[in-house]
Amino acid sequence: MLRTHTCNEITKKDVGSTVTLTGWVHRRRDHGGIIFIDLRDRYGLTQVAFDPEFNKEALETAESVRSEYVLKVTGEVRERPEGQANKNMDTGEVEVYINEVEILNTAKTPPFEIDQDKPVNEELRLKYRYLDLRKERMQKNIVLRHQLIKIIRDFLSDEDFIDIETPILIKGTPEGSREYLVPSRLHPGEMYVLPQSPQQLKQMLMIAGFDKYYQIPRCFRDEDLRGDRQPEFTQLDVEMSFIEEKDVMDVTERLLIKMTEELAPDKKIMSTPFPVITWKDAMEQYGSDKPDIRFEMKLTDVGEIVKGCEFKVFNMALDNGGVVKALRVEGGGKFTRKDIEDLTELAQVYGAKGLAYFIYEDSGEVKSPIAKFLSDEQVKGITDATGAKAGDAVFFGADNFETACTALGQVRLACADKFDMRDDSVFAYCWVNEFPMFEQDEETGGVAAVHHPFTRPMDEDIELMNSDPIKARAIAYDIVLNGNEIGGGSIRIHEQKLQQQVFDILKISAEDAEVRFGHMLEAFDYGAPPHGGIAWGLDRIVMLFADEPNIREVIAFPKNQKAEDLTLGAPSVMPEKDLNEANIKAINLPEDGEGK
RNA sequence: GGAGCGGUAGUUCAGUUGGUUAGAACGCCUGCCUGUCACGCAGGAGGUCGCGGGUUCGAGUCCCGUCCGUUCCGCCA
Repeated sequence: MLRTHTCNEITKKDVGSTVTLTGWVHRRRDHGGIIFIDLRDRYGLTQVAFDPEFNKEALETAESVRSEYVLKVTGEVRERPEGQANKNMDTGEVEVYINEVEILNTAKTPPFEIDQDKPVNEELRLKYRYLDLRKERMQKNIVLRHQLIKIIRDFLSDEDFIDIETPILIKGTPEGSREYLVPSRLHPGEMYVLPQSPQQLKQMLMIAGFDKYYQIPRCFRDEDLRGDRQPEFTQLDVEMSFIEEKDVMDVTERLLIKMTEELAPDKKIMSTPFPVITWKDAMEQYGSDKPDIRFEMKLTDVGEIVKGCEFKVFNMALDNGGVVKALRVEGGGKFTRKDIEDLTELAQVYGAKGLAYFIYEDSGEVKSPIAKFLSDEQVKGITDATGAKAGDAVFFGADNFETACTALGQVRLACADKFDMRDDSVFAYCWVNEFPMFEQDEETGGVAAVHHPFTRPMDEDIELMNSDPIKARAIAYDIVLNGNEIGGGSIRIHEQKLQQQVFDILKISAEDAEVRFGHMLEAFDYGAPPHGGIAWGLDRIVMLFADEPNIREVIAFPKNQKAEDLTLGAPSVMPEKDLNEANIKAINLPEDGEGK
């Protein structure tokens, strides 16, 4: 090693000894006669002093040093003079008097300041990611990510899970999210795809008898990006045999609690065991399948109360088999017209056609553009059902079940933000289960799997799958933290007959099933054990533990919104020769022929 | 594919009703300074106001187009 200590290591105990430090020039303070440099490495900072009376030559070198130069310095550890200690630094009681300095490397002035946490254009940060990653905030996040993964590995290993790698070049399944394609050189015209998840492979591992498996795999989806969605992302993938839903929940819960206690000790876990909310209840009460349960403000169904009223929107919703939901917002009576306009726009973003409301004035009188369509009895019914009082507001969502609930659920979150009800110091974990098996497929008019076609239906709903598939529920569950879906899983189908039934409902023909899932079906014929599992979105979990607003802050080299790697400049146009070898022909080339 | 917000110095931003030479802070450069730690003081350099077109005596500012970034919706079994 070029150094004897890191920059966060020296304390009073070392006073009098000679040490050698290496690192980057964080800040330099030149007093003419004496120069102080805060030397930085990933462990921290140490102040090194260049004093002409101690070593004039070292001082002269230090005069030429600039920000982010890489130094190796040797000197004597001294206690700082009376009253000069810096309590903000771990090494603040000491400093190193330098008698030998070597400039290991110079550095250009960085395009942004590394020694402070000021906002910088993200495009610039990503282009110079290696500099961005020098910042304290990013170093913390990356280290946190490592620590979190270490806890996961230690925990699962202690519980007899084994880490098994699965391939990255796999077979495509023309269903679900768009996959990244990899052309085959040896098989002209054929493609591998990158896995969206190791789903099928981990199920085969169950058949192989590895009854407790985990992996922290990279997964790929060629879909549009979001703050919490990257085209390549990291999962914690877990699968177990001879288990039930509650076993998966149990191991997940214990691991999350351990992680929270060790890595986010200042977060209060709202309740253990984690509440389990059915999908139906989550939608009904919170207007979301990933409810933020840090606060109540639940939705109320008022369909029965307003039935037969003269408000067309309510009637139409009910006549079409939809619902009318109400959201009471305590203190919402003081919302301005602008507040209500904003909330209306928000509801519309999520598909609502409008946002009807009651404002309860301080007198208790109801002011509402729709009051004239409702009888006094109906208004009173709504007031009683929602518990609204003077000074409150009640918003309405009337549409099909999911649209009405979702739109009002978003209004619920926005109102909670307005009243600062989402407590940052609380971690509210909960489970959402009993998801529907199928959903209406707008494109085909048939039904599609909500999760994937290997998800097991609830025993009592197996019959229902044929008569009314949309009502059938799956043994599928999501783990939710503060309104973020951080993982999801299911118990899988392990019997051929049941699997066939599901394929039939999905209108997947025998030939089709053979082409797409033949390898799976065959494997199931050889003694598949009952099994199930869960996959976590690891990036999202790190994001929440790090209190970051998006997952790019916890990924060393993330893609931008156009799925570009700005550090490397990917994707890029490949030479004709490489394309030929890969048996592909590029069409729609960028006009400059050079990509981005 | 759609909607919102944004693009002015190296960085983060301000820029009034369209009006003279486009500002601030930080950073950078030079000089001074022996106890600072966001050191201080003095001075200085640094601008295709994203790009193109238009309106106007005059455009950073208004209009049209376009590009880029970002957030959200669609999409994400």
